[in-house]
Amino acid sequence: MKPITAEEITTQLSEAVHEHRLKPGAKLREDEVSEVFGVSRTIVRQALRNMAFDGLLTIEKNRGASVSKPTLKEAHEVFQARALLEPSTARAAAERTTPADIDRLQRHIEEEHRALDQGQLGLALKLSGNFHLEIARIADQHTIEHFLKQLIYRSSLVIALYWKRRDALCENNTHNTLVEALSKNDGNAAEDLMTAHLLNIYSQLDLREREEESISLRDALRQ
Amino acid sequence: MKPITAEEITTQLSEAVHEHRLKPGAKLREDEVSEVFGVSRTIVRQALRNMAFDGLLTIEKNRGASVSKPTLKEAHEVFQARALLEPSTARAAAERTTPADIDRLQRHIEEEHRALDQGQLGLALKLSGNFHLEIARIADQHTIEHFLKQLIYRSSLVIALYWKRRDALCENNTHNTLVEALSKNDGNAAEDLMTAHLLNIYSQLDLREREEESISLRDALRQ
DNA sequence: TGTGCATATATTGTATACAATGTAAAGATA
DNA sequence: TATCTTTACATTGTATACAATATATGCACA
Repeated sequence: MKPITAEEITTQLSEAVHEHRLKPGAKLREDEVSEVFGVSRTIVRQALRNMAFDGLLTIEKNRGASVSKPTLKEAHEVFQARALLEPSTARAAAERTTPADIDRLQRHIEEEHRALDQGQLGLALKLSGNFHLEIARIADQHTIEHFLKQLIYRSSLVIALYWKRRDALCENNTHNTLVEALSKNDGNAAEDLMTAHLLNIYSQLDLREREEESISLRDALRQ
Repeated sequence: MKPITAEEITTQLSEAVHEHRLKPGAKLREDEVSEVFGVSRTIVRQALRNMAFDGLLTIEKNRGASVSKPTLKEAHEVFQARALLEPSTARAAAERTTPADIDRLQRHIEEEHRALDQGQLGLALKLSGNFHLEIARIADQHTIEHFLKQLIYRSSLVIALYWKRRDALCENNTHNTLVEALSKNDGNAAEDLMTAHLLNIYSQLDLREREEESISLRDALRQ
C-alpha cells in the first residue's frame, strides 16, 4: 500500500476546512499532521503550503500554520470576486448544459438535502459550494473553475466567521431554479439567478465592523 | 548576509518568465537553480512549487519543472477570465484614483516607453503587464489583484507562444487614455477602455488551431 | 545501420538530522 | 505577588543523505 501524496493531504485537509471540521484559527502542527497521515514532515509541509496558497491557511514564519481568519475586507472581496466570475460562468454553462449534466446536478442537490435533513451542516455547506464548482465545470472554464474553487473554500471560512444565524443555513431553493434554467439552456435566466443567489448569500452575512475583533490583542499587535 | 528566501526566488524566476528571459518549455533543474541562488534544493523546490501553483511552471513527477506552454484552450481561458475581472476593476479604480496614483501611473508608462525605445521587449512586456496590476492595486481589490497577477503572468506565456508579429508589440497608446479616464474619475470610460484594450490584445494573438503543434510529438504523446 | 537489452549516470522524491526560533516553566530579585 | 531573567522544551526552518525514477550510454545481435 502506497503512502499518501501531498496533494491528497491537501484535498483532505481542505475539505475538512470546507466542512467546518477545522475552524478558522485552528492550528495545524506539522508532526501532528504527519503522524495522522503516516508521512514525513516534508510531505506535510508541501500540503500546508498548497493550502496557504489557496488562502485557507496562514503560515507565520517559525510559528506554523493555522486556518485563516478572513478579515471583513477579505470577506467582502471574496464575494465581490465571485460576483464578477460566477454569473457569466452560469450563462456560459447554460449554453452547454447537457441532459447528463442536469442528472448530475439533480443528484447533487438531493445529496445536499439529505445532508441537511440529517443535520450535517458542515457537509451540506461543502456540497452547496461544490454545486457552484459543478457549474464552472459545465461551462468548461478550467481557469475560472480554479479561481472559483479558492473563492468558494474561502467563502466557507467567511461563513464560519460572519454567518448571522447558524441554524437558518442554506434552506433556499435557488439551486433548483438554477438547474431549471440550465436545463432550458436559458443563459439570461441562469446569469440573473446566479447574481441574485450570490447577493442572497452575501446579505445573510454580518459584515459590519465590530468591536470584538480587538479581543485578540495579541494578533492585532503581532502585525 | 542573509540567504535568499523561497519567495524571493519565486519573484525573480517569475519575472524572468514574465520578461521572456525564460521561455515556454525551458527546463529548471533543481540543483542548477540552487547553485545560482546559493541555497539548498529544499528552498528551490518551494519556489518551483509556488510557480507551478501560479501556472507558470509545469511539474511532472520525477521529470522536473519547466516553463508552462499554455494550450490554445488555456490561452483563450486566460483572456476570458481577464475580460471578466479587469473592466470592473478599472471602473472601481477610477472611482478611487488619487493624483498620487496618476503620478505613479504616468511614471510607469514613461518607463514602458523607455524600455521599448531601447529595444528591451521583454522588459516592456513585463512593465505593460504590471500596469494592469497597478490598476487593481488602486482599486484596492487584493483578492482580484492576486488572481490577476497569475493571469497576467500567464498572458506573457501566451504572448510568447501565440503573438502574431513579434516586432509590432505594444505600440498602442491605450495605457495613456486609460490613465486619462482614471484621472477624471470616469468609471464608465475606464471600464470601456479596458474592455477594448483587452480585446485589442486578444485580437493580436493567433489563436487558431495549427498543425505545427504536432511538431513536438514527444509532448503530444506524453499526455 | 538499427533495435533491444543491460548498465551507468543524472535527476527528482522523501526522510531525517541538526540549526534556528519561539514558547513555556522555573527560579531570582524586589 | 509581580516582574524579570534564565533555562528547558517544543516547533518550525534548512541542509543533506539516501531511495526511487528517469535518462543516457555502451554493447550484443540481427
